[in-house]
Amino acid sequence: MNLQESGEMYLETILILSKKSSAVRAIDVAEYMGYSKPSVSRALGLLKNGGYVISDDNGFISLTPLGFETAQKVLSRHRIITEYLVKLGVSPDTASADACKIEHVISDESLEAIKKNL
Amino acid sequence: MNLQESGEMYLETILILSKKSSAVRAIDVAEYMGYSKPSVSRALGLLKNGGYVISDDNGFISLTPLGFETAQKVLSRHRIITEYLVKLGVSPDTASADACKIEHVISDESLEAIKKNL
DNA sequence: CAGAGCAGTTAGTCTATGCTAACTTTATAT
DNA sequence: ATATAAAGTTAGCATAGACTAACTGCTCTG
Repeated sequence: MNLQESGEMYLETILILSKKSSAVRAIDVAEYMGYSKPSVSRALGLLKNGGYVISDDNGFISLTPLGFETAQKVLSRHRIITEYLVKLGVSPDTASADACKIEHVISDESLEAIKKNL
Repeated sequence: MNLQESGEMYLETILILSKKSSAVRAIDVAEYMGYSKPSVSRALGLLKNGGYVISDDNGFISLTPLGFETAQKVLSRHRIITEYLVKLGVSPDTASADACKIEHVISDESLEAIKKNL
């Protein structure tokens, strides 16, 4: 399974929600992302298939080690890019919104360069 | 017509090719972008529809004022982002490749901030 | 002037990813 | 305990944007 940009967004969201509450459900993901339940259901199915996510008998979702690692990487990118843009004078909201897009497409090399200049 | 990321890429390519040779054909765009002829044909059809591109009797493509303005804007973003990443220590190839993605998703606000810090 | 080859188009396929409608299953509350 | 509400799934649709196969049509060469 090849993780797409949308897959990364789902993992990142699950990680964020996991930090807020111990039990994350599909509906929480749907509400947080502003997507419909079926969209989330399908996406989670793919992520389970790919070994990124597991769910227990109560329907609670959690990240596998692979999913966790991936989500952490994406979230870390998000933070670095946001912080950097803010340092350049961009408003936090815009910076975060832009980081949300850039985090999926930027190379490791460029990210490292940004990190060094932070 | 809403211009998507792919539409911007086509316009940017046409602009780049226009600077190299006076007569740009669909096949040139296809070769430059590594896409098939039908893909380009279809995309150009949409861009013609949207008033971004026109073609003459010989099949030569050119940008309308709207298309030109859009392409220039995208290309300018590309250059600013590339230059900035290079300044941060990223290799020119990686910088250009990353800029190619970022140019379509970054906000005007962030771009201005980058420009100021160049 | 006929056939070869190149350019462009048409038709139809595929993948990713969103949606709604409608169903099932689970949980809650009277 | 049963009715209702909430959560999750299934089925099917839409859009964007790539693809191949196959057709058309022009140009150029022998």
